[in-house]
Amino acid sequence: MVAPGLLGKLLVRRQGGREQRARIVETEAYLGEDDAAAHAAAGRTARTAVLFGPPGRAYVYRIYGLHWCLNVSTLPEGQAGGVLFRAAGELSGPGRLTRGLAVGGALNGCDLTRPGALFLADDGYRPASIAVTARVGIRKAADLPYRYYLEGEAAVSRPRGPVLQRLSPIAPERRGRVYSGIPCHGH
DNA sequence: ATATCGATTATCT
DNA sequence: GATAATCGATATG
Repeated sequence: MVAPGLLGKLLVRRQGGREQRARIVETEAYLGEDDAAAHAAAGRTARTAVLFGPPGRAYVYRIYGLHWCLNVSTLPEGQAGGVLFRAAGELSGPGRLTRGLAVGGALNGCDLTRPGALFLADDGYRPASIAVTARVGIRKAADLPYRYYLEGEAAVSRPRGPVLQRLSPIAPERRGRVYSGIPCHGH
């Protein structure tokens, strides 16, 4: 359950002398071949190579010809799995998020567990209440309950389906500036 | 309030 | 050639 665990963490973007931080408020999980909605469902291809690679890497792809979507790989080498960042900070929706943080194809494959141009950080913040709904914007396997968001956050993206479940706050895993919880998973 | 549409390109059939 | 993990604008109830 990497996807809900990422809620409340920070997405840090460094470029030039500038640093932006955005707290993750909405995520979606995508699995491998069992998940018809996942890009990895059709097997390993040039595009999905990152999803099959080591965990904690950025999977960035273009959607509808004009937006970028940012994911992080979550399963060990050889297994496909990822989490899509749907909203962070004030940025609502995956396309706006990547535009706001200037994330593009150049960052595909970058290691998000170590400080660099783009990485994940944990400042100790712990979310209050996590809601679970069906995923948004997909046609296949649209019924699976793999969308997670922080209740009460304004930036959570629009089409909210009914809340199927609520999760208790995730226990603190590890302290420190850089978030290294990605390799610890189990779905 | 929900519904439909256009923009635009990498990827796969 | 069809499709797509989106967004913003426009139309209609």
